[in-house]
Amino acid sequence: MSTAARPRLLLIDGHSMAFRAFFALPDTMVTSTGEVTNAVYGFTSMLTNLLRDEQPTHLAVAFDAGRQTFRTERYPEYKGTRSPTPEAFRGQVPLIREVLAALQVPSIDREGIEADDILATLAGQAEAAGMDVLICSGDRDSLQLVTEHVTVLYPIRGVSELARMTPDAVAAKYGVPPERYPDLAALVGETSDNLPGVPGVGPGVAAKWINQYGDLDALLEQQDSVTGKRGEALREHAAQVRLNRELNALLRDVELAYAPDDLALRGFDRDALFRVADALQFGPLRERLIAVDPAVQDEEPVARASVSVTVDVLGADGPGPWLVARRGDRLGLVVEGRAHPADGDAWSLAVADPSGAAIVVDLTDLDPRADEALAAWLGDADAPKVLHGAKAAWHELSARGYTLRGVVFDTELAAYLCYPDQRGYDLGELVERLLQRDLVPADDAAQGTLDLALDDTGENDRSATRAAAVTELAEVLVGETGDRGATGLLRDVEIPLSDVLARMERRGIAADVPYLTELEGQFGDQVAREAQEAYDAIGREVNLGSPKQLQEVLFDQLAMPKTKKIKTGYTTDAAALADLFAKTEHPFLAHLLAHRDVIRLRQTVEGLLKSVAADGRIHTTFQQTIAATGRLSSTDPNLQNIPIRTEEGRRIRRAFVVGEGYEQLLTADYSQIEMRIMAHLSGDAGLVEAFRSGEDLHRYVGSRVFEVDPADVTPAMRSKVKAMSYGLAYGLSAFGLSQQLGIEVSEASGLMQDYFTRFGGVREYLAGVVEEARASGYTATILGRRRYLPDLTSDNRQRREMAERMALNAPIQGSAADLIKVAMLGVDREIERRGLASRLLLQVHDELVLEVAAGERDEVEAVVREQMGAAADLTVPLDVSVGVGRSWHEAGH
DNA sequence: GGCACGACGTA
DNA sequence: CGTACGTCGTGCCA
Repeated sequence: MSTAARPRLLLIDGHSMAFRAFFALPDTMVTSTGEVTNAVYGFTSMLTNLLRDEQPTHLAVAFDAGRQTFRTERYPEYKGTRSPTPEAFRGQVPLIREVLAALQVPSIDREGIEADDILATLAGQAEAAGMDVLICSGDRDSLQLVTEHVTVLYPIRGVSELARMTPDAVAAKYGVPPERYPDLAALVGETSDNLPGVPGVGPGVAAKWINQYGDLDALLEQQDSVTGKRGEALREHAAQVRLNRELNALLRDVELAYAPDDLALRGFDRDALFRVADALQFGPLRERLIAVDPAVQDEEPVARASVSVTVDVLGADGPGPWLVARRGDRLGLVVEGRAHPADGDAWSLAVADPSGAAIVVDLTDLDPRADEALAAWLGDADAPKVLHGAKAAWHELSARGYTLRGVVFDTELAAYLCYPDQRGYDLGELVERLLQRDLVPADDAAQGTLDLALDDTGENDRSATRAAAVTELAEVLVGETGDRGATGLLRDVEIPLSDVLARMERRGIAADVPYLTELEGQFGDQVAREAQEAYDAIGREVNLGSPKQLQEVLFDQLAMPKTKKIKTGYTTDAAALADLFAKTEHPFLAHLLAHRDVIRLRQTVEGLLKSVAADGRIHTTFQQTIAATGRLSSTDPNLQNIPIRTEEGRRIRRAFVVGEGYEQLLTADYSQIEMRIMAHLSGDAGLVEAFRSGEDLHRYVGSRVFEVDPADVTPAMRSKVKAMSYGLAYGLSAFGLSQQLGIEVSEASGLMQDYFTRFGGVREYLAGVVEEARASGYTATILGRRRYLPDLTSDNRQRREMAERMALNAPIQGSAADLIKVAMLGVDREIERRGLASRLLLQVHDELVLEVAAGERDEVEAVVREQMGAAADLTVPLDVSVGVGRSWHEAGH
C-alpha cells in the first residue's frame, strides 16, 4: 500500500503564457474564417503537455483584469513602456477562456488585480493546505513564490520548453534564494515593467550585495558603507529601489471566489470541447487533449492482458479439415522462416481464426495429403488471409514451393498508411499500442490445450499467438485505415503492389560478373594511385577515409582556411574541398577528391559483387513501409542509387544486363513528373500551358521569367530556372538557391520574385498546402495518402520550418509515388492479361526497368507507355520516355 | 557488436 | 538556410 500522493495544484498565468505563444507561433495560423488562432493554439498545446507531464490534480488559470491596479496608482509609469497589445492577440483571450470552460478549468480574475497576485495568493493557501504547487508564468516576479513545495515553470523559448525553477535552480541562476529574488530585481530593475534599476548594477553585483548584507533592507540601511561609483549610484537611486521593491512584491491575500480545494480537475466537457476545438480547427490537438482528459486518467489502469489463443491439435488428416471448416473466414497467417528474395525458407506457419483458435503446421515434415491441403488453401485467391508483411511471407512460402494468394489485409501496410512517419511496424509494438495487449503466449498453466502433442520449444505457441494477434489487430486497423480515408489505397494499391514487388524481387536483375570483377580491379588500381599521389603531396600517409585525420592535414598541417562548421569540427565534404582547391590549388585536394570518387565506385562494385545470388542475378528488397511520403526504398543492395551522373559511374550500369532467355532491357521513365504534378495541383495557368505546349519546360519557364524569346534563353538562364523549379518542391530558400547556383542571395531572391510574378498560382498553391496542413494536421496526395505533420504548429522555429518544407514536398513526392505504383499495377496486369513473357524488374522512383522477351519489344513498350501515361488523369499530359538495350546503361536515355 | 557521425550515391 | 532514401568507413563505446 502506498500513501496517498500529495495533491498537485497547477496555476497558470493566462496572459503571460498566451502572449508567449502568440509570439512563438506564426500569426498566419488562422481558421478558414480568418480568425487568428496562434495564441489559443499554443496555449492549449502547452496546457496539454503540462497535463500529460505534470499530472496535476488541481488546476486554475488566472488573468489580468482592469487597467488600474495598486501598482499603477502608486506609480503611474508602471508598465508604461509597453506597446499596445496587438489586436490579433486581444481577440484570442476570450477564445482561451472558452477552451478552459470546455475543459472545466476555472479562469480566475478580479478587477484591479494582476494575474500574478492571484497566483501568489492561491499558491500560499495551497501550500499551507499541504499541496504541491506548480506555477507556470512568464513573469520573473513569480520566482519569489518558489519554496520547497512551490515550483515555477518558466518559459525558456516559446511555450514548449519550460525551466523548472526550484529553490536550488533559482539560487544557481541568480545567486540568491527565491525569497530574496525581488530584492535583486529591485536593484537591477525590470525594463518590461518600466522600473529602472541602479545604473551599473547588474544581477551579479546585486546578488553580491544582498548576500553580504543579508537583504535589501539591511543594504539600504547601511548604504553609506558601500564604496565607489556603485555606492554613489545606489544612494542616488535608493528611493526608486524602495519603490521597485514595493511594486514587485506580489499580493498574497487577495480575496478570491475560489479556494485551492475548489480547483480539483473534474474532467473535460466533451461536447463543449468538440465544439470549440472544431470551431478553432485544432486538428490533431483535439486528440492530444482528449488523451489527457483527467476523467479518463483517473480510471484504474487494467492489468494488461496477453493476446490469447487456443492451439488446436491437428489430426492425421493435417490442416485440411480445420481450414475447410473455416472457409470464407478471414484467417490470420504467420509464417516462420527466412524472408529473402533469393534464398528464403519457411519452416512452420500458424493460422488463427477470429475466435482465437489456431493451428500450427510444421512445414519441414509434412505428409503429402497435408501438404496438398495447405498448398490449396495458401494458393486460393478466394480464401481470405490477413498477414503482417505479406511480401516477406510470400518469399518464405515461395521457397517451399507454395503460392500465396487471397491476401485481403496486411496489418503492416495498414499501419504504414495510418502512421507513415513511424520508424518500424513491429507486430508486438502495434499490439501493445492498438490493442493494449502483450504479445507473449499465455502461461502454460492457464492454457491446457497448448502443451499437448506439439514440440515444446514454445516456438509454436509464439507463432499461434502472433497469428491470433494479426487477426485481432486487423480488426482495429480496418477502422483506423477507414478513419484516415486509406481503405482504397490499401486495398487497391499497396496490397496488390506487394505481390508485384515480391515477384520483382524474386526475379532479380542479371549481373555481368566478369565485367564487374574487371571494374573492381580497375577502380582498385585507381584508388591506390590516387592515394599514393595524395600522400606524396603532403609527405605522409593518412587515412583518406577519416574526416578526423583529414581535418588535421587540411587545417593544422596545411593551415588552409576553415570550412563550414560541423559537429566534429570543419567539414571536408566535396563542395568544401572543391572550394579549398579553387583557393589554394593544393594538389592534395585534387587527389583526395579523385580518391573519394573512385573508392566509392569500388565500394559500390564490391557490394554488388557480394550480392550476386546463385542464379547470377541481383535481388534487391523493396521496402514498402519506410518512406513517409509513400515512395519505395531499396535495400540489400540498394539498386535505386546506382551512379548515373558521371561517365565513370555509368560504367557500373553496364554491369546490369539482360538475362538468359530474354532479349533486352527496357527502361521507361516519367519526364519531370514532380513538376507536372505541381502544375496539376496548383492549376497555375502558365505552368500548365508550359507542359501542354510541348516546349522544353525550363526553356519555357526561363523565357517567362527573364522576359525573352524561348529561343533566346541562354544555358545559364535555363539552369537557373531549372534549379529554381526543382527547389520549389523542397521549400528552397533564397539562401539555398544562391548557394546552389553560386550567386548572391539578392539575385536568388530576385529570381524567386520574378518566378512567382509569372507563376503566381504556384506560390498560392504552396502557401495553401502549408496552411491547410496546419489546420487539418496532415497533407494528402492525389490518391489520398496522408502524412501527419504535428510540428507545423510547434513553437520551435526550426522544427516548424522543417515541417513546413515536408508539407510542401510530401504531396508532390507522394503523388508521384502514387502514380508510379498505379502504373506498375497496370503494367503487371496488362502483361499478364496479354500472356507476355516480359517482366518488371526494378522501380527507381520515376523509372521502371523491364526485361523484354524475344519479339515482345514493341508490345511491351506500348503497354508501358499506355499504363504509365494513364496512371492518373491530370490537367497536364504525363510524358514517358522509353529506351532499350542489352544493359541498363544502353537502355538509359 | 552497436552507435553516431560524415560523406555521398539516387530521384 | 532543400525533400526522400541506403550504405560505407571511422571512431568510440561497451
